[in-house]
Amino acid sequence: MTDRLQESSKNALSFACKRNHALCIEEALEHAKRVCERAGERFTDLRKQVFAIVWAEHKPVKAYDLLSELSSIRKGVAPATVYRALDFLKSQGLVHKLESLNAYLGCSQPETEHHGHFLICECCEEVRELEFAPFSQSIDEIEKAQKFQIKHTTIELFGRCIKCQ
Amino acid sequence: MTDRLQESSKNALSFACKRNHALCIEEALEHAKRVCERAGERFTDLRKQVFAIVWAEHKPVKAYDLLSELSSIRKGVAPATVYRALDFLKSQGLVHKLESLNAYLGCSQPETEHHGHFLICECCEEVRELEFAPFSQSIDEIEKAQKFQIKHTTIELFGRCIKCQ
DNA sequence: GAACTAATGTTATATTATAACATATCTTTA
DNA sequence: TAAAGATATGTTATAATATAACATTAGTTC
Repeated sequence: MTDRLQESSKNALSFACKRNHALCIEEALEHAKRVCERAGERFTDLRKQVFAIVWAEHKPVKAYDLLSELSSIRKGVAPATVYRALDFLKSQGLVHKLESLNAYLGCSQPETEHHGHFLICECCEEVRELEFAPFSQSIDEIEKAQKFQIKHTTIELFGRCIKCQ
Repeated sequence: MTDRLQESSKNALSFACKRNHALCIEEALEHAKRVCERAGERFTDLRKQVFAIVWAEHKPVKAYDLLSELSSIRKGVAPATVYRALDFLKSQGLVHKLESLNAYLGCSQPETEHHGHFLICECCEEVRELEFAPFSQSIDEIEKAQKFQIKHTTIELFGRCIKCQ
């Protein structure tokens, strides 16, 4: 990892603490590393860097913004570089894609189970991932009633957070 | 409306009946017309044609596929033509966008209230719109618990329909 | 270290969507 | 009904998002 990334990680750290996030970036990187190890996958420099950038934002990041951030700490970055790393991180549950926004989000609480259900404030763009799964019962009911086997879900709820009401 | 569209409407009609949809295209067009009238909006030829194509598919349609279908019954069709019509139809609740697929879907039961909650079969691509709103209670609970005012939702559930299990 | 596998670099292009301005059509009203 | 204003569409260009295909590099295994 370059000095530049380490520096941006520190910024991310203080930002995270301000926003009351559960983990600081060092912990988040540690956690991500463990997740990859458990899965028998490699947490390469590229993947680390992409994860760190997404995580540090604490808000949805567009792939091409990520690309330009990444370019400042790494050579030879092209769209495929970014999309491949994002695909990998998604496959490990380390980042989510917000389909309605075409943007990517790191988990603020990666240690806890998460379901990929989001509250998105249209006003301040803050996104909160629902930690508990208020929909899981509804989903069970739908599976039974509709005889439909649900494999994965996209649940994105737009509105106004308390600060913006 | 051109002869060609009327002809394709008839095909859509028989297709719809085969698939047991509640409305045939004439009724769907009538309904759409009423919706627009009530809103004080114009249901122009372009809008009718786009609505008819999307509706006749009974499955998600990509904007550029729509564009090429539309081109066969109309001159001077460009992306903006299609996107503008889709935006209008969305604003009237006559079509939905499936965010996870970047595709558009007409309502099979436009007379009943709908919430834009979908079951999408990954195998046969059939999409079913949930007619009742099993999520509305969960959504109310989230609003209270999170003090978040929900304005609109993207709920897309992927899996396997009964035929594909 | 040779052979194999996985990851990344690199170039090109596909797909999805919007901007900006010109023209046509509809609506209102003098 | 003609002029004025508003709405919709035509037209050209380009932005934004994402993938394909193949070459190269870096790890892993034997």
